[in-house]
Amino acid sequence: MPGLVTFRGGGTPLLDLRLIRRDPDLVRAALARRGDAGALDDVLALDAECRGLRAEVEERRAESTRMAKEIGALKKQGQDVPAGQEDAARALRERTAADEDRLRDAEARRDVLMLGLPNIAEDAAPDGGEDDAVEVRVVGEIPAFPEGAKDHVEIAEGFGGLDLERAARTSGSRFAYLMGPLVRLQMALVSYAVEVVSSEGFTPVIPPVLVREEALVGTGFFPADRSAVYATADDDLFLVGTSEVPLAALHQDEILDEADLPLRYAGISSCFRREAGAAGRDTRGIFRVHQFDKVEMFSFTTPEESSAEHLRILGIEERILQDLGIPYRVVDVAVGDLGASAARKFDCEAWMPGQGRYREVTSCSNCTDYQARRLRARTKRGKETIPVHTLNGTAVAVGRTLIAILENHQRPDGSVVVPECLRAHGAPEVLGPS
RNA sequence: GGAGAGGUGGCAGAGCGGUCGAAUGCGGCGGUCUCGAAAACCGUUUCGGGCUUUAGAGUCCGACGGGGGUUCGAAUCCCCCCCUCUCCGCCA
Repeated sequence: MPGLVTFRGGGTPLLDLRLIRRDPDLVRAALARRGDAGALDDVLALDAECRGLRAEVEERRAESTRMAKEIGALKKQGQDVPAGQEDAARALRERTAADEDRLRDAEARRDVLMLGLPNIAEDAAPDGGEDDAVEVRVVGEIPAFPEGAKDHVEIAEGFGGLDLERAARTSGSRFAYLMGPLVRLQMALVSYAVEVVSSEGFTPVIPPVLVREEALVGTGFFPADRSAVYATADDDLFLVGTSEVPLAALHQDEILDEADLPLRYAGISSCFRREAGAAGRDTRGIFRVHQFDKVEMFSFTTPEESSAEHLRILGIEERILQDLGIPYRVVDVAVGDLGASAARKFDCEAWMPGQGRYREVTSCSNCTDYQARRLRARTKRGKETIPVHTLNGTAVAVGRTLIAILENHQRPDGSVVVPECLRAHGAPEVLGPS
């Protein structure tokens, strides 16, 4: 199993093993809701095997230590060690070694299976798959375009903001040159988003976008979504599909002071996605591309606060869309479409006049303790050390938001009225002719 | 990329292959003293896991960057990897 990260110290920080032992039926039901509970029985069987082996191994190790100390004490006093005593200690150790190997192997197999289990969804999350998201609310009025709505490609190419053909020549499909006025719009958008999230207590962060495997395993993208991630050829590094990854890893292996929670960060970064399995979907324009920029909110909270934080993040996402004058709706994503790490997810879907439908522009997930366990981000609770909760949400996915701005604020002559809030951040009042 | 130095508890910093989870100092926490505080003094202060347990706890195993090895016994010796620092080279 190449490249699977093994966790330190023999700890198993994944889906709470104790919960699995105590209430396997509950976990089985939760996993079944998400499609597959198959691995659970294997996990339980391996766990039982591990614990049996561990008891034996530890007992023998204790005996080995006792023998070694005895020999050490004798030698220190300058006495002779009785014949055969060292041999006996060696023999015990050799016998133990075989069991230690079996234990290590069983634990490794158990952990590989555990690594593949998704988070347990919130009860309130809707059942079903991709098409079963539940509409929560619809906000804003869909603009009317009696003369027909152009799509973002037509609009942007009209004023020299986009060059897709040359990008294809340079890098292949699903890439774009963003140019001229669109660059200024993007920079204003990012600047505006950073201002909003800063005022909401999120510390802006420009994170590394190349990360180690451990960060991707820790955030739950590996092993489940490995095919979505770009790997580098000569280094063991991966290009992140979202700054959620390096932001989550910011507190990997740390014990956070509860008084410091919630910790809120906003990542500003380019994002890279292979879009494997999306062949033929959304091939036009910059809706689904391999590279885009994003401002991403990320929170570390206590378990008690995470649900409220989730709604808070959703509220910020909505406020931004409202400021930008983009009609949208909020959907509650069904369990089958959550992704491995989320327990609950809301998407904001912007109205895209060029497509005549609502499309996802932002998304916020409560990952509860799933990522925190994998990353060992904890806090003290009395004598206990408990995993924190992590949440993430898009402040602005630049490409898709640009589409929504262009298409919703277009005028018949091909120009685009720039939302007021972006003008304060350097964007022109109008893009294109007139 | 080349040469060298080093990675020990929240921090600083000891540690001859033998009882070291680890001296000492600082910080933190609790206490004595005080009207209160400071100072002083006393105590306490890592993390993961197994088993037992009604609680609280008890007990054992593992962890001195990570992994492997030598040994009756490894923080101490050997190998590989990662990271940090210094110098040289290269570079936005």
